[in-house]
Amino acid sequence: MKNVNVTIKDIAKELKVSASTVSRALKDYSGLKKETIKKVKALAKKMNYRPNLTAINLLKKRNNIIAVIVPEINGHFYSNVVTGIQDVVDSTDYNIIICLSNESYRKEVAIIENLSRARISGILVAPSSTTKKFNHFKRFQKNGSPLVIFDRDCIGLDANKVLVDDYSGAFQAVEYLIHSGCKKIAHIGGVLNLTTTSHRLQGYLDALKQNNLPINEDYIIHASGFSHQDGMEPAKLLFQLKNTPDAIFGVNDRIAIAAMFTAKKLNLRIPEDVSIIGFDDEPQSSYFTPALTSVRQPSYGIGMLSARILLKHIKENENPTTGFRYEVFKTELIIRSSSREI
Amino acid sequence: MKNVNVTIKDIAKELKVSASTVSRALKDYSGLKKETIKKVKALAKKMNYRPNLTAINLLKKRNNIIAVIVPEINGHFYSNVVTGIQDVVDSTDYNIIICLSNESYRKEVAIIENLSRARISGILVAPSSTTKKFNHFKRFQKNGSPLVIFDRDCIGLDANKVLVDDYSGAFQAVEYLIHSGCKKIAHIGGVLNLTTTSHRLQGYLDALKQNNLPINEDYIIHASGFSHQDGMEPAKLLFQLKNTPDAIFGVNDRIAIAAMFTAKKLNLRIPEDVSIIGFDDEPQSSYFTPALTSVRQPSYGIGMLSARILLKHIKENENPTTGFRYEVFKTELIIRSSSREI
DNA sequence: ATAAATAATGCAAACGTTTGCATCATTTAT
DNA sequence: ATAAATGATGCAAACGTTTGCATTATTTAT
Repeated sequence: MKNVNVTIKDIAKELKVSASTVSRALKDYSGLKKETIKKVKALAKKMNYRPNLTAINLLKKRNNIIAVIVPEINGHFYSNVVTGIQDVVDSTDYNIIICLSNESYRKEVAIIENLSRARISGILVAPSSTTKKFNHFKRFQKNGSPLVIFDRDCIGLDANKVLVDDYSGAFQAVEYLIHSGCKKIAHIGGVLNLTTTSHRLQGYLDALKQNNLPINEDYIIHASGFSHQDGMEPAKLLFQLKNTPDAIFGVNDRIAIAAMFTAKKLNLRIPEDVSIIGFDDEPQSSYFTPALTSVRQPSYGIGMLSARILLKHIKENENPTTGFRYEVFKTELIIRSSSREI
Repeated sequence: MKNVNVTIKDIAKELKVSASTVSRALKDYSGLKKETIKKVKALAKKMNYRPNLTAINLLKKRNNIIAVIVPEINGHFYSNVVTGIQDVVDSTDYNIIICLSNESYRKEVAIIENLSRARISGILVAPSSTTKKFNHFKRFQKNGSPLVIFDRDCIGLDANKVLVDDYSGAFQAVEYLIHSGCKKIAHIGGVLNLTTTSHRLQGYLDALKQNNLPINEDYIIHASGFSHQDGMEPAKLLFQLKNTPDAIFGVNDRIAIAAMFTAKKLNLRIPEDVSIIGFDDEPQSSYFTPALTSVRQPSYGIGMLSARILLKHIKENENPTTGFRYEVFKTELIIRSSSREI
């Protein structure tokens, strides 16, 4: 099975016309004889001709591909963001590709380097949790390529950003717990170094402070990842304390679910003995018993806006009308039965 | 912010040498003066030079990109497959891109057309549920490009295939239910037209037959999608029957969870009143109460093998040593507490 | 019949890189 | 001092396409 791709020249030779004629015929150039157009098109179809995008891109010095780089795709947040991006981009003549950094800085750098070499039109990226330096982003921008950072902020990097108000989301969730009568509220945090994680932690801390509740260091444990499994150990530790918490705010739903699982195994009643709130509002969260109260992020909207900003910058590449955009989306607390009524 | 990409020629001009020299210097060609190499490299770095892959690919008539096309990425199955693919491909000099068909035949065709034009090295694809014709795959193969179909079979298409023994997985699950004493076993199926779905249905039917249990048409309902939500209506219908089932085998975990949710709302005890088994063994399945019994698919292994087969075919493109591969992976029944003991 | 206008097609350069071969410069051997 | 060998670099073609301009073929007007 040899890789033999038919070119415009092949068609031209067969038809004893020039390559220019074939090229024009294929795009219905009006100055051509109708018969020629018909002949060319017929043969092109017969020979299974596909224009070589590589050649076109080289000539046109562009490439109609937009890349989305995400740390992971398991879980509904990024997958929803991608859907939002797709729905916007699909109405243009750009194409999307998705690249996974797997939370690895090394891989993220390699991906961007490659996309850069491929002269990609633009990048939408949620940085990996191990990304602490942003030179790879800067290099990309330096080449004049548009970039939008979403979900996770890169402090100090000047770029388009579409973020979520994690701080308020957390604040609101914790305040809700307080108003519902909880006094010993614990937090299972996520990987530090991420703005999402640290802002949620800060929201938690400030909600306690502003409501005159003491901050208990024992009540703050950071999980080493974002999976259920990563939440198990912290949850166990919390329930082993002499003074067990009466509420747990998880940095995400999976970890909150792990906490819920642990509590149930200890025969604790939820929410009577311990309230639980998560973050992300994953689809399955409402199917647990009790259904999980969670902070919903407008993931689809984040995707749409990010894509729109990127497309605008791509179009205005030659003469930008505005500087970088900085957008922050609000969250919504979805109250279900894993928390007490207020 | 103008898009101004520096080329080899720019470097050459600046250094008053030829483009060939620059090109060679950048790849440490031994026949060059060390000083020249150093100068070129220094300037290249300073000017933020990146080789233009488009030009290289055009010249070399290749492109080191492998595409993975999946119908969706939400949910751990495909996302695990992709991880398996990545882990294999990462040790080569190929790069992966992921494309989403969103279960749309139209989009799948468009994606393949585009990848084909971009002269992609190979494609790994799990066909969309609305794909009934395979001409787009055939056209791709006709150009001599390697293709591997995974997870969902395309009956009648001659291609490399890496599949799962859905039939046996389902058979085993249903037989387990029978052995545990269930007599009225219902099945919430998925979108027809998919081999995965139909094989699971067939496994269900044959398990009943071989164990001399009657097949009750009322006990077979097909959901219109694969989400929890899609499982709610079928579950409700099942429990509205005069003669309610004492077990439900869901085509996937989400739908099984929907059934579990519904049963619990009706105050049915699981597994005493009704046993529930899913398919996929999603990570969260073990965190539900009761933990869900489910059929596990070796998703990571599927990804690895698919990738290996593709890479082999890419390498052997000029002179293939073997025909198409056809591989079927076995499943494993993970027994938890949503089903009775045997 | 010839000039002028129009229709149809072809030529050649360009995009950025690589690479076989040719050229030029320098060193070594005689 | 000259030939030969070696070292360093340049030339030009190629990859497949598009497109401004030139050319050729055909029609229309005189």
